Amino acid sequence: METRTALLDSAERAARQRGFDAFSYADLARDVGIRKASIHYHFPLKADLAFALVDRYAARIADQLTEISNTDTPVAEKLRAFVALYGHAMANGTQLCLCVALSAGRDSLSEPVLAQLTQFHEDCAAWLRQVFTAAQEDGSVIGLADPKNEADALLALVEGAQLIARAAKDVRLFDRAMTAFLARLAATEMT
Amino acid sequence: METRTALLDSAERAARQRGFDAFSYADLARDVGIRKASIHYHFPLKADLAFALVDRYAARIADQLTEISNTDTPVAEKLRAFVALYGHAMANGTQLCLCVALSAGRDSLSEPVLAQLTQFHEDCAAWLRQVFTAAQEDGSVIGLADPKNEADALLALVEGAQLIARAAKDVRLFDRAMTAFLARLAATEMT
DNA sequence: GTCTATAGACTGATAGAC
DNA sequence: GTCTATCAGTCTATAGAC
Repeated sequence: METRTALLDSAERAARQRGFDAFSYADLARDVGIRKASIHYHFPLKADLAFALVDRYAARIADQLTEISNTDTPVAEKLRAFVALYGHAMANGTQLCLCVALSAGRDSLSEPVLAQLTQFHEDCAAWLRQVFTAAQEDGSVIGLADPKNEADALLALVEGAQLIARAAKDVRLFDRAMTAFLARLAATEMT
Repeated sequence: METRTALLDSAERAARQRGFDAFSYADLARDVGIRKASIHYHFPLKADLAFALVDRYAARIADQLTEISNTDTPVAEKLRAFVALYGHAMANGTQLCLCVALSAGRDSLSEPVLAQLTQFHEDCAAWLRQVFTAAQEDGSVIGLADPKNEADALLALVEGAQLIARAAKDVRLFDRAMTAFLARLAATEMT
């Protein structure tokens, strides 16, 4: 595997488990098996690493959302898939979504990275708006409010649920926080 | 003002704005006007400072929740007050609830502090369960689910909304994330 | 691309005078 | 209680050989 990819993988794991400021180039070097000075060849500043990290992560999530969109399943199923995406991202309750982890960290994040995070949130909300709009037409969500408001609320809900679950190191808290929402979704008919 | 109190105030501001690991005893010393070695007299280890910080914060929030409980207002109004509590905690969109800020930080938090955070979340959820149970009786929340599930969901919602709003430095994102929930609350009758 | 070596700054924490 | 002085450890980042 390319060194650059190995570095990104290691950094992503560390950032999502312990926070972006909680791992150092020394940790990365130990994990990947090169000397820490060598990392600066790939990412001169740690801010460059942050940018590359979010860039890759956002693209990956965007792909997954597109795949959910393109799959021919009922709207309720797409929303369940969205929730599951954030649930699985937690692993055993030890990790956070990268963007939650970064949003939460100190404000040592560079301006470009902050802009990336805002864009990521906006993209997720836009995807959700589209799905909730479809729900409006086929009535698959009970008590549906304005799609725009539902989208903003669900995004905040999954991110907050991750935070609470990780603090207690217990994934079940994530599931509990999602129960009320999932109960509003129409059951998928088995055909 | 007592030095100890001044230190706690300065540390709380810093932790909520930038994260617990993002301020140092040097920052505190500069802010309060003493030398950094003197801080160790009050809080020998930084972990002691974290503990005292959460202790004071949790007590303050508990008092505020009790006050809301004791006020003779409709259930819907109590829930609006809860949401406003978290909204105001954000100041201009620059701060987080202390416990959100700590939950989010690196896992350098000591075991006792992690236990405090879990307890804090549990206390908030318990308070909300009680309020939603009251709502069940007077029907002031539209489409009410199980009070337990509603409580877990609302707590995750306010915390996630804070995170998203702070990342974008825009309090309006908090308000937007709360819109759908607030719309489910019965209007308070003006008598 | 990766290495050794090092700079320069900062961290939390301690010892001991006052 | 607060001070000066200092410690050992960490961090990001750079220079220059290979």
